[in-house]
Amino acid sequence: MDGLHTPEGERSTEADLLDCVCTNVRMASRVLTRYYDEVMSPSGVRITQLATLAAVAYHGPFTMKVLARALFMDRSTLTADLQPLAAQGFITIVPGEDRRTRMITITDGGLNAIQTALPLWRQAQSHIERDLGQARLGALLGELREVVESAQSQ
Amino acid sequence: MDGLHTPEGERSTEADLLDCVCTNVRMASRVLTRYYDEVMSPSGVRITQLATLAAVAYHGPFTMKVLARALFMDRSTLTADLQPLAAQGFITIVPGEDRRTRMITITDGGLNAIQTALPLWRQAQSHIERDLGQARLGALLGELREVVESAQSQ
DNA sequence: CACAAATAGGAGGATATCAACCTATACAAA
DNA sequence: TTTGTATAGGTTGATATCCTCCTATTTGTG
Repeated sequence: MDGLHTPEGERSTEADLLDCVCTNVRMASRVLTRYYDEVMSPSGVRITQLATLAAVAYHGPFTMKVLARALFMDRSTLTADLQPLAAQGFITIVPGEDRRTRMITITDGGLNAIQTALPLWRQAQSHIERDLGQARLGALLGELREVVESAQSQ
Repeated sequence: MDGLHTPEGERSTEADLLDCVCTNVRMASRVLTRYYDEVMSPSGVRITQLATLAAVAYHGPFTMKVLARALFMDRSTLTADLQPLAAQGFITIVPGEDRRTRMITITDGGLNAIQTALPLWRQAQSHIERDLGQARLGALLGELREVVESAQSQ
């Protein structure tokens, strides 16, 4: 019954690792991203890009630092993520009054991209909502928020 | 009260996007990965690498295809992910009997790396467990599994 | 004012992730 | 056996992600 490569006494360790919060969330992240991206592919906008565009559109303009914090990501990650969005003309990046900063602003093209992607995003989201129900889904997002807070509290 | 850059009638759209399952899971993935990686950094093993090593150690040897499926990731992703593990001597990649395949096997160095990383992983995991409790955490992982199934059911 | 400390952001390098295409091997049908 | 199809993996190119430095600008202190 024991696998050849399962050292003695490692069984409980294996079970523990199967419950790794980080690994399980990353797995879900992979599967969900593949799914949303596939459904949204006709729009040419990825789910990661829609999230960034929406943040800028509904709460911008932002500096890099503030936007990165809003998205819970590293500033240098945001620098990379914004390149394709700026190249497509969905956002503009211009120096702020404080010349150290850059102001990120949505463009008409960016608003347009959001509107194009939204129906497809709704389609993907609705599929998950139908299967789980809004109540369980809302609870899940709440629990995720708590996990995030726990991980951030040092 | 209204932000200057929130177009009229977009309020519900914004609220909808805030509840995007994929975006929220990705956010949690970023924060959790940063946290686990920081705690585990003295071991030199990342949480992503520990997950892969553990799968190979406890259930391998695997072919690329089977391991990729077990980790819910693309085969080409796995090809890239295995490079640093092979370079450090934690796994071996050798042709299988079917010469199209490659068998991925854990090495003594790989088992050693797991043992070195485990206490630090436990430390990170325990912190989350303490804050949320095992019951809620178990439920969260269960809900994530359902979301994954929903996203994979086409 | 001059200089030191703090802050904002970018560059470089490494890993993670996928889709699309390509090659090598195995299998199956004629 | 030959040929065609199916399968396993790799390569390429793009995006995503982080950390560690580095530069430019601001602010604070003498």
